[in-house]
Amino acid sequence: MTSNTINSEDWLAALYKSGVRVTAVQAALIDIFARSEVPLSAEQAWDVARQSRPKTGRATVYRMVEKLESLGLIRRIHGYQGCSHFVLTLPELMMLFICLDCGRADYLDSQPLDDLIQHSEHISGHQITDSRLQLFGACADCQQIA
Amino acid sequence: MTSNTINSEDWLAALYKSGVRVTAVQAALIDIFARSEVPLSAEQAWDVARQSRPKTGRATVYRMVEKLESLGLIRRIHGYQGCSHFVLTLPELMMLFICLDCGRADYLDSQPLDDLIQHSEHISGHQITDSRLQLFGACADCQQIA
DNA sequence: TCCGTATTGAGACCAGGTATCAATAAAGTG
DNA sequence: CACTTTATTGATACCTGGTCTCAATACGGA
Repeated sequence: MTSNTINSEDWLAALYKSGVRVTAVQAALIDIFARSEVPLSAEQAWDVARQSRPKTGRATVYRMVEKLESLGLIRRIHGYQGCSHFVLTLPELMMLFICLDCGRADYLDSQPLDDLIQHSEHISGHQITDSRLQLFGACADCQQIA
Repeated sequence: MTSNTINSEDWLAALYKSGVRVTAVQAALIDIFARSEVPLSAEQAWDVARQSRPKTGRATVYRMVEKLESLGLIRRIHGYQGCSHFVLTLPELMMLFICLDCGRADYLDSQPLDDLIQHSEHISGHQITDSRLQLFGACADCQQIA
């Protein structure tokens, strides 16, 4: 399973570039997402955040999650325990696989998807500006255990 | 743009086969979804339903939508005005394209996606049991208008 | 037609998420 | 470094989409 190759520093740099003030809460939250191997909801991130900073506000976490998503630093997982969980985004555009057993995300090469999209565009005449592909199933590890 | 090729009768037959009683409300709701060219939320379906049956209950509509989804007769569109809109499912498994201008759904041949999934399975070692691909953009018609 | 049972409608309820606003803390300036 | 400006924060009220409950209703088999 591919390990996360983006770290907190990269994120802080991205945040800084976006023009927001970089605060302690933000750094903490970024770290939480960077460390987590499984998709996290805002509520869950809030729980984790309060373990080290008990006074962290709920709205703050929701606001940060929204900001991180709009910056493309985290990505929403649809259809996995609802639609409110997020995982780290790798710098390159990649397809996501989520293991329904252990919850871990794996990033797969998205070139085939790009090809598929270009092909579909050509066939249908539509202009495709955004795509959303998520794969679910049992990861290699979990298949062995079962 | 592909026209919907499933009609109310097919749906009623599917419902009947599923073991539920086919009632007036259900028939009305099925018709609403079958006629709509754009994704509809449960709330919107409720609004439409009450135009002809003012006493239609909210919970009833939500229950039906849930049932229709679990039967695979409608499909949830993620990332289009949230995640609570649905479109008709065609009998064959197909990829969905949603036009962000006019909202209409178009079904595209899913064979390339099947191939992609099989390829990804092979490369990664994961077992893929479910996939979710949605394409967004401007349909051929809307491109001409713009 | 009658009966047993699933479905319905009304409304209370719940939870995830948002808005408000005073208090706080970045970070540029002198 | 102290000061000032202004974005961010935390507490909490609020909203809204969706669920639960339960008595009333209506389906459809006998």
